[in-house]
Formats: sequence, C-alpha cells, structure tokens
Amino acid sequence: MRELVEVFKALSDETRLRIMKLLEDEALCVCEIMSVLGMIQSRVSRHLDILRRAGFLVARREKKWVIYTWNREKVNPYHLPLQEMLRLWLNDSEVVIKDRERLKEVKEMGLRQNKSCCR
Amino acid sequence: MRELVEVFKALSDETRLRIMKLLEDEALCVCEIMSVLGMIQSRVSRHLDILRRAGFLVARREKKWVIYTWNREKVNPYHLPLQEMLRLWLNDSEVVIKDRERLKEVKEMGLRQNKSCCR
DNA sequence: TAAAAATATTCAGATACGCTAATACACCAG
DNA sequence: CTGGTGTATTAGCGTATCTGAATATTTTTA
Repeated sequence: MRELVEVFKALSDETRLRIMKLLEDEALCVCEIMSVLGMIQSRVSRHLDILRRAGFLVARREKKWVIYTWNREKVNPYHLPLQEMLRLWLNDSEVVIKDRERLKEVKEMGLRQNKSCCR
Repeated sequence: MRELVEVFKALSDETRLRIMKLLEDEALCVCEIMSVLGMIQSRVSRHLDILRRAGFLVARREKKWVIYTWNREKVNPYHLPLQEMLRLWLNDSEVVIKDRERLKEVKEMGLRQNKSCCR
C-alpha cells in the first residue's frame, strides 16, 4: 500500500511528468534535461531521484555523465503498467510538445560531445 | 497536464486508496465508510470530495444519505483506466483485506436501515 | 415548524513538499 | 594529484496538505 502511494506521489508533479515524457524514448543526462526544462541542476536532480526511487527510472554512469532512462525491469507491480499509460497520455499537451521541440534543439547542439555540457 | 497531476494526487494517499478499494464493488454512504475506516466524519468527507473532484467518484442523495460510488462516466482520459488498474491492485494488501472484513460486519449491522446510522 | 441526523465546510496546528543557493562528491583531463 | 566538469546532497524558507475540533448546511422526522 505504502509502495503504491509512493508511486502515485512520484507522478503527482508537473516537472516529474515532463521528465517522464522526455525520457519516454530517450536516454538523457541531467545536463540535457536541465537545458530542456530550463531548470537549475539541484531541482532536476532531486526530481530524477524521486522518479528513480519510485521505480520509474534507472541511472547509469557513462564517462562524465549520469544517463537516465525508463526502467524496464519490474521492481514493483505498478510502474510498468503506469509507464504504458504515460506513453499514451499527454502527447497533445502543449508543455510536452514544446519540451520535445526543445529536446530536438538540445540534441542537435550535441552537448554531451562537447567539452562543456551545461551553459 | 494539470488535470493528470490532480488525478495522481488524488490517489497519493493511503486513506483515499482504502476508500477506492472499499467502493470498488459497493455503494456506501459516508457513515458506513467512517465506520469501516474508523475515522471521524470531516476527514472521510474531505477525502471523498477530493476523489470526486478528480473524477473517481460520484455522489447521489438517497433519503438522508449521500451515497458514493465509482464514477463510470468518462470525465477525463485518466480515471477509467486507473480504476481498472486499481481493481487489480492491492487485493492482497492487509489493510484492504481487513477493511473488507470490517465492511461485511458494517453491512450486516444494516446501519442505513436503522434510525441512527452513525454511533 | 422544531429537533435530530447526515454531511459539508472552516479553522488552526502539524507535517510534508518543492524551491533556490550553497556545499559536497565523483570522475576525467592535464 | 590538481582543477574543472557533472551530479548529488544539504539547509533554510515558503507553500501545500492532512488532521481533529468546531461550526454550518441540508434533509428527514416528529
């Protein structure tokens, strides 16, 4: 029960839903997510941590960066079905559409290939 | 987006999940829910209101009582699929099992047939 | 019409949560 | 190992949420 409450809490925040939609088909580092959302690092990092703890995301190190992706391994009965629904939902949300455009730009900048990722 | 956040917030509380599981196959008045959960009236009423506003429940008057049930009408894209999942989830949760036992007792008492429903 | 019952709403206090700024930690390049 | 880059964590503050007690509202019943 407590586990399910935590899962729902993790999704009860606009920033975290935006992050989930960003990572839907992408693997992104914290830097890139910051750039897309226009938020400072500690804020993004904290939300990523909440999503990871709830089972929705996993993080792996890759050179200097920590890459976040959707977690596909079953860690509780809830996050996989909810991921499926999230994939169907919010696709016509203005915020999400704009985030996707911004993501395209950010990826074309190739932040992760440059010497300096952020700013 | 904000709508989906509200929907998830509505489910981000143990009391409200217990209420959803209670009403899964039942139509109950506030009194009966109070008795099952062992909570005071204002607390239960407030949680019912939150679930109703999020689209999960509907209320109808029936004589002295206000009867709450799951809402089956589509009011947003989210609550019906989530209801389906809730039906599958938490069925082996200890709290939910005990609530169901207590519900059986409360219904056998036939509160709603007596002069006085609560206490 | 008055009293009682059922439910809703308001209020104040406690706790939880999200935010920014600052600091700490981890890794890579020289 | 040292400095720089990327990420995590902490601290302090403001806001939101949950709760019980009290009050208001609505309906029924006598």
